[in-house]
Amino acid sequence: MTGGRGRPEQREAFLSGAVEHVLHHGVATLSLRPLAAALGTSDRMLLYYFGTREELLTAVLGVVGERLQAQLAAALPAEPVPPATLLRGLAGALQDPATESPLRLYVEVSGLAARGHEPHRTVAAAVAEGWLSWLGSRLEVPDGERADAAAGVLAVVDGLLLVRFLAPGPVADRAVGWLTDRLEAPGPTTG
Amino acid sequence: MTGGRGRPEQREAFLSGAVEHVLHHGVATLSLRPLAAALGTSDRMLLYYFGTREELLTAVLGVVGERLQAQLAAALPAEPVPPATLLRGLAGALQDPATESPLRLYVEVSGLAARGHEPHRTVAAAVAEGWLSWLGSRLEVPDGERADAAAGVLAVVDGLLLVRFLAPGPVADRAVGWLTDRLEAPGPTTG
DNA sequence: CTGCTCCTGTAGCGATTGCTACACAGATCG
DNA sequence: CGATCTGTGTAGCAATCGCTACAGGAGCAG
Repeated sequence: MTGGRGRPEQREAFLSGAVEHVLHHGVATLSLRPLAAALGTSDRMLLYYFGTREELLTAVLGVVGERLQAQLAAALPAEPVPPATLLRGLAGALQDPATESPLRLYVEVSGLAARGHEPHRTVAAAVAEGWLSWLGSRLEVPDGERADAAAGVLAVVDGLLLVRFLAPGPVADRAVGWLTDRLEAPGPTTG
Repeated sequence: MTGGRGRPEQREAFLSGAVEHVLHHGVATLSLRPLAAALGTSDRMLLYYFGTREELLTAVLGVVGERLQAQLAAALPAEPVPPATLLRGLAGALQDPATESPLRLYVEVSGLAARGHEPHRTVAAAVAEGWLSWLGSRLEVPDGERADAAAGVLAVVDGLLLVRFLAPGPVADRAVGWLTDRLEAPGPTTG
């Protein structure tokens, strides 16, 4: 056990400062000295409180993941809704400016995770897992279909994120509209 | 114009070697000396032939993007098909082991592009644009719906990629099945 | 007082980064 | 022949990286 020394309040302060910095500047180019300078301290101190760059990064990404899930959960109704409704609500929440930074970071981390780099891989897998179970609990579908529907909605949400950050403006909106139209259950719709 | 010196054939050889190396080791940790060692040369030579690390990277990503689009185009029927059919075909092609490396690299680059880093941003935007128009040309939909449908399919494909590389095995398959079921057009079906 | 532990500042280490200066061999050209 | 251009090897530079060794001030215990 190397990390975790120092006064807990100071560690918390450094941690939340680091979260802000990472949300703003990303994770791919993160290095200790610029981060420490932005926090008004030195790399020496960050290593004292977190032990290792990787442990600091893990802590930061953990905070962002929890914060993101809380934001999305708070922006959506608590009771289960049909897939298309949930997707519409999610698509709306994804446009909230307050969620842009964490979502952009999520995409960035996912890209590094796809290559297998730690700690991104572990963190991204945990976040995806959390979303999956959360989506499952909010979906108004037969139990036998629940896991499939959650996986499908997760894929669509992730795809919308990627498209939103890669392609210019209208493409993501077109995708949302077309997909939600198509995901209205073909059976029980009133003709 | 700094880059592009040296015998073209040697440059081609270095380039395709670099492509293989990047496909295998990713782009986030790419540095000149290890790459040069793997190619049996020196960083000095790579800079002589490509001018700059970034120019080399741009060339590599360009080759991968073209190769990927050619692979996917070759694996799918040339005539337009309904969205669900196209999506099924794409989902199948995405499972081909030969496409895994380029697709994983595409996800990695997209993550870095979402943060705005060059040259990833430009390359990823170009690749997404290419896919978008290619998807549009293969979709059997009314012209008024074409752009929306292409955007929707692109989002789903990108989402499936992310899920496949982040979540353990069955999740991506569940998503494919559920989505293709739901995307069977509810309107023009005989009923 | 002495001693001990906790926190922090300074300095630096070894490794790696992209890139460059310089020398030199061979081909080409006058 | 000399001059010049092209390709390549060697060496190195300034910067940055994560991390560590060491010293010292502050508080508390004996």
